[in-house]
Formats: sequence, C-alpha cells, structure tokens
Amino acid sequence: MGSSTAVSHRTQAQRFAAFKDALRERSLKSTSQRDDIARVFFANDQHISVEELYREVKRVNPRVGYATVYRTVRLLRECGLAAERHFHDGEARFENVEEEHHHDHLICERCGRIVEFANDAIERLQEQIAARLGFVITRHKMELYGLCAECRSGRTPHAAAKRESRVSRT
Amino acid sequence: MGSSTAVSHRTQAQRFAAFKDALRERSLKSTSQRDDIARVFFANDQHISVEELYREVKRVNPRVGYATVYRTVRLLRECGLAAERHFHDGEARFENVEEEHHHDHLICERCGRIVEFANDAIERLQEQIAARLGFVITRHKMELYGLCAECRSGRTPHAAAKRESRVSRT
DNA sequence: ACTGGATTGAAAGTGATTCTCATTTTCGTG
DNA sequence: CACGAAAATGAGAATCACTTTCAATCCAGT
Repeated sequence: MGSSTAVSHRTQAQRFAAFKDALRERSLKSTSQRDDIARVFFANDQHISVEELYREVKRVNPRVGYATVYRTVRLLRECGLAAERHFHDGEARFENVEEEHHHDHLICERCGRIVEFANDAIERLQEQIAARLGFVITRHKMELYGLCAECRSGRTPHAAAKRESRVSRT
Repeated sequence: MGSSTAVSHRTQAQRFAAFKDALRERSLKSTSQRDDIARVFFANDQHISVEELYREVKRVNPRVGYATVYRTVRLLRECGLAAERHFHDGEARFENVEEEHHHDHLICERCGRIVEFANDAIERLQEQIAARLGFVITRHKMELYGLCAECRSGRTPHAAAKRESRVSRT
C-alpha cells in the first residue's frame, strides 16, 4: 500500500540561510521584520494563512505590520521558498517549498486537516491528456475534498489542529 | 487516442424549465429578473463571470441590479444548475451543469482558453489514493495550466474568445 | 558617522462579493 | 379581482482579503 515518507530536507536554519542569500542576491536589505517573519514561517511546517502568520509573528515582535507580513510572504514566494495555495476557505495559505517534488492536497471538509500526497501515475496521465489536446502543462492544481477517517468515525473533530506535514508518495 | 464528444444533453429550454421547477419546489417566486438572468446564463455555454453575465443581462433588461445577478447565480448553483469555478484571474466563473459527469479543466495561460476534459483513470486513482490515506472523497478540483498549441505556435492569440464548450473524454 | 535609497506601518484604497433596507412585486386566499 | 403577507429587488453601504500610498525610519556602502 502507500508509504508515507518525511520530505523536509532542509532544516529551518538552512532555509533561513537560503532566505538571507536570496536577499543578498537581489540586493534587498535584511531587516528585523523580514528575519522574524521568515523565521516564524520556516518554523511552521504547515499550511499557514497570512492572518495566522501575522498573529504568530506579533508574539515575537509586536511592532510588525500586516502589510509587511504580506510583503514578506510575497518575497518568500518570489524566492521560491514559499508556495501559495488557495483552498476553499477564502484566504491564501503558504507552505514551505522543498526543492524536491511537487505534491497535491487532500482536505477534510469537516476538520480542515490537510494531507499532502504525490502520485506519478496521475501526473503522467495529466501530461498525456494535455498532449492529446495540444497543450503543454506548466503547472497544475489538484485538490481532493472529502472526509478523513477520524471524522467519519464520529470521533471528536480536532479543529484542524493536527495538520500533516508529510507527503505520502503513493 | 482521445475522442471528443459533445455533452450538452439538455437544451436551453429544458434547463430553463428545470430552473422554474426548482423555484416552485422551493416555493421561491418567479420574477422577470430571475427569468432573464437564467435565460442568459443558459444561452451562454461558456465559463462566464458574474461581471460578464451582468453586462449581458443588462442588454436584455437594463433594470437588473448587480446584487440580483449574484443572488440568482447563487440560486442556480444551489439548484445544481450552475457550477462555480475559481481559476487564477480572481473572479469566480460559472458554467452550466450537465447531470451526466463531472469534468476538469485545462487552461491556457496565454490566451485564457479553457478546455474541459474528463478522465476515468485519474478519477479511479484519486479514489485509491484517498482510500489509502483514510479519506472518502466528496468532490475534487483539478486544473492543468499551460500553453495551447496555437499559443505555442506563435499565431495570434485570440483573446480568450474561442472558449470550448465540449468535454473531451480521454 | 553620513546619506540616499530601501523598508516600514498606518491608513486609505481595491476589487470581488455580500448585506441592508426601503420600496416593489408575487401569489395564495377571500 | 383585490388583499396583504412574505419574498424579491436595487442602490448603495459594508465586508473581506489583499495592495498601495506616503511620511517616517532604517540599512548598507562609503
């Protein structure tokens, strides 16, 4: 059956260093706000919204403004360190990017739990379909919505608390 | 290889009748606004935005308000006659729902052309993956973004004009 | 340390969508 | 057909997530 494998290859510190390098490369300045926001982002291995990130950062450094969190998150995206996702709750969520491989999401509609997965067979089929219709794919988005085992079993829904941070390679 | 088949099984008139039936079932009132909006929606076999729908309806009946178009589109969605889609241009688009089968989208990032397709093999794989992770799928979303043959060949991009309204069954 | 351009925060601005509420319309009943 | 309650409408205000503005502040190269 499917095997679950952890795939966080870079440590927080390595990611943070990559961020600092990216700033230098682009001749952008290092500021305490950027550092704090990036650190909190890298420490959080989940699908975090800007709102959530803002609140977390506030606890570390109460002087940061909302706009700066947005700006920094955009910066992280442009540096290839964050990936933006739009699930169906209206707000964008960001996740750490691992150089390795793209993945998709399985979302529990009851408790909000998000499980990541990757499947090569599906990716190959997508390429085939696109090719038949004359397209070359540059990126894709696949989200499966449903109910997780726990929610179906009627046990206490755990308020999206236990978000998975592993990719299941199937 | 893949075969393309037209799948619009209900005529505009049949869809309109279904709408009127749905209103009656829910003891909602028939109004000229609702009728006009629904008629325009059913006549348009593409992925229309509320803005576009509003403009079209205005030409038929200039007294309809923006809010009513939004309300009616929501109603159509609730009646199962319209499906809401969120591609990456910020605004929601609605399409006619055919009872038959769900489909996914292939979107050209250059000209905006949207091609629909359906693929059972992928759907089966999705079910398998979800099952392995303990989920039961209720719905999904799959969008492939890329470049269509025409845009890659460098010919004049046709400003999203020729939107496809056929589902390619692959 | 100096200094000019980058960065920041607060608040105003956006764009899509929803809500409010006074006015109008529909439709079952008399 | 006329009533009248309940529903629907439209104009504009409100909301929500996000971006921009701009004066004040901060960083980094000299």
